[in-house]
Amino acid sequence: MRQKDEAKARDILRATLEEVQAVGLAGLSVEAVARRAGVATGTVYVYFKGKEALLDELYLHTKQKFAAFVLRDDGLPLRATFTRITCAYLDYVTENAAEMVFMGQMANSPYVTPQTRETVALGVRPLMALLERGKAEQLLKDVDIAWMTAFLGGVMHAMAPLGARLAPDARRQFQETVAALCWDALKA
Amino acid sequence: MRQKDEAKARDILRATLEEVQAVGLAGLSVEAVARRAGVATGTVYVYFKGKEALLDELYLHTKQKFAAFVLRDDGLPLRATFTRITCAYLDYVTENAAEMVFMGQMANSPYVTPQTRETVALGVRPLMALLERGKAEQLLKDVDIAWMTAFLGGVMHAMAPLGARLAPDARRQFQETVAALCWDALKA
Amino acid sequence: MRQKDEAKARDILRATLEEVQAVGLAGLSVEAVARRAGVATGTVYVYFKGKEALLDELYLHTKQKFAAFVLRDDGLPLRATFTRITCAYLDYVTENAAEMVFMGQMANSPYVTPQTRETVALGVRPLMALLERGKAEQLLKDVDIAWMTAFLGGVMHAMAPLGARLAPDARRQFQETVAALCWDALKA
Amino acid sequence: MRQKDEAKARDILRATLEEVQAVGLAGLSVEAVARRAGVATGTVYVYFKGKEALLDELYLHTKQKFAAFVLRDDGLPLRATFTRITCAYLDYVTENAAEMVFMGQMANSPYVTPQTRETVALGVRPLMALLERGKAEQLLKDVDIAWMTAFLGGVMHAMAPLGARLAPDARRQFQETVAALCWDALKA
DNA sequence: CATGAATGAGTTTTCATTCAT
DNA sequence: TATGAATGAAAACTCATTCAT
Repeated sequence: MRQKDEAKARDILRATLEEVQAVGLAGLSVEAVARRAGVATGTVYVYFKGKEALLDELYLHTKQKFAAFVLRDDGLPLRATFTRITCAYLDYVTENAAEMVFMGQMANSPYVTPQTRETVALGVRPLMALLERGKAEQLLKDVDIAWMTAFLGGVMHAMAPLGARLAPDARRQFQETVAALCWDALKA
Repeated sequence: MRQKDEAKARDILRATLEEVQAVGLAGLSVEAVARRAGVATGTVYVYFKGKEALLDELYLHTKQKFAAFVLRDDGLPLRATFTRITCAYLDYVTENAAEMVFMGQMANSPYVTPQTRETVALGVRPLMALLERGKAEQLLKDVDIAWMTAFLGGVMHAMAPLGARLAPDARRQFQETVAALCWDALKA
Repeated sequence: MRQKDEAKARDILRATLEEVQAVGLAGLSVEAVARRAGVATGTVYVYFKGKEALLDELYLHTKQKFAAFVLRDDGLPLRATFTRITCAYLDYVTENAAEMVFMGQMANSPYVTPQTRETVALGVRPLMALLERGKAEQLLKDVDIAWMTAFLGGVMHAMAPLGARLAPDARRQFQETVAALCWDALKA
Repeated sequence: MRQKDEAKARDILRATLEEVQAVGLAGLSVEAVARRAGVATGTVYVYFKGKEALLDELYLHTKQKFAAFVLRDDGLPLRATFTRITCAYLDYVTENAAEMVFMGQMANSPYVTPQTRETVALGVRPLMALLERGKAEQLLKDVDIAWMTAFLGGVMHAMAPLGARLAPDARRQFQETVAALCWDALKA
């Protein structure tokens, strides 16, 4: 027998991502996903329990890949980390348009299970640790960590798309501006 | 359309809003909207060209009502206006949950026409004027206006839901914190 | 608007009956039923909640029509009633082949709801009353009524199809034989 | 087929029986059968040509096992044999619920091939021989043998389930009653 | 022979839209 | 204009069967 192929599951997930970018979350059909992945309709149901499960799982994967790329505490000084996160976020938006579209469409949809929403929420932990450190060293304001992470998330989410359209050199300046705004907002 | 009964059109729009809050944008059916509005299915098509038009129009209305409430330049000093906007945004979120859910779900959906998206974008004009004034008076950093509005929009969008859950007195302090963060970020 | 048409519901029920006779309960598709009834597929779902509900309802109707025809206590002497029931049962089998096939296929299927099964069971009441009378007059054996009805039901169910194939005059004799067997079995 | 492992074929047949009892004939899936039998889906097709063949074959086996147990002419006097058959039938129903459910669901289904239906019909031969003997000895009425067997089959089929629910001592009396009814019906 | 992943035709069901009344 | 029954295309999902391993 063919062994259940991990690569095939990835094909289906990738096809879903592309299809959402192409036709939107409403308008996504399992058949189109299968066709794009190069498998039969039924095969999708071999790897995923159903359309909802497929989307939920893809959302989890996408968010985690994203968080792993952007939200790292690499031990740089705090101010430098702000710049690093800004750059990483912006680079990600620029180079992974399909992922961003997908996350945007899923974020408020009823397809995401509470379980996944919870797991995803854990992704900001490294950022929280970083901010905690900043607060302990009195480099940052004495503000609730959850508020700070929401603040940073909101800023990045709203601003990154603006930077993606810029020419490379303007982008550099953009990134520094975003980092500066965030830093000025949160610094003690 | 729009001949006979202006109230009936509003019933349908309100019903749509509530239904999206209840079952999500995916899962919204015209029949459920009609039932909730207390009219027949066909009547929806008397007042709106179709499901897409209904959603698009409702999105426009909702955004404009929201912008009118939150994004006013009432001539207060700049710093005070930051606090006013924060309060207004947060109050709106707290008291119009269905509207917020609807706007969240629509923002990235393919239901919104480019025309509407454009019109909605004009809603931030008062805010842009305000920021322009601040820049002219050298109270604010010399940063692209579009970047600033994106910044403020992102912060509000991400933080307001956190405040909505707080007790009234804690909420007061929350609002001031949000306003302070934004001010520190943008002030010269 | 078109008023919900009682005749259309009957068309669908009749079409279901015929379709089951033609292709069996396994192999019954809603689309084929709709085609045979001369309506669109979706129309079936206007009148019935789903395939299961359609079958369950049809089973109830069929059983009740059958019981009303066969299981009447028309006040004749007991012995004569045995003959009457035998004749009625046999006539019914002969003239309503589709109904019999359908009842046979449904009887042991999981499509029938317990509720319907219960209601159908009430159909033997007139027969039970008749047997009660016979016991009171000591014309019948002192045997549990439920046992007697099961006995008669079993005999009819098994024997009637044999009679349906006979020529009219042989059939007359057949009916009398069946009645005689039942009478001899139950009489005191 | 049938080369390697006779036991595996029996496992599959047994699993089918149990699965039909659990989910009904409609709702039976080959995969569920395989899972219950502890083999792979494909293995079912090694031992049986397909789903229909599996069911048909199982029906034949079940009917024959049943007939062998119930319909024996063991040379007892006629009246005693009536009691014996009643007891055997009832015992079988009580102890082989899954078999009875399966036979009930298959009897009217299109899965049974005419060939099998014919072979199964031969199972009543011993009973027919017994009744023939009774007629020759003028112990029984002069009634068509086919009618008599239908009569007895119908009575047993309908009544046995009633007895299965009784306590052991009540069951004894039940069996005698059933035997008496049949005897009174058929005796000369 | 045994496996179970893969297939894809076929099934049930939904739902935006139309239209007779 | 208002109604809601009717439509039928499209969607999600199932499952008997095949086949590569």
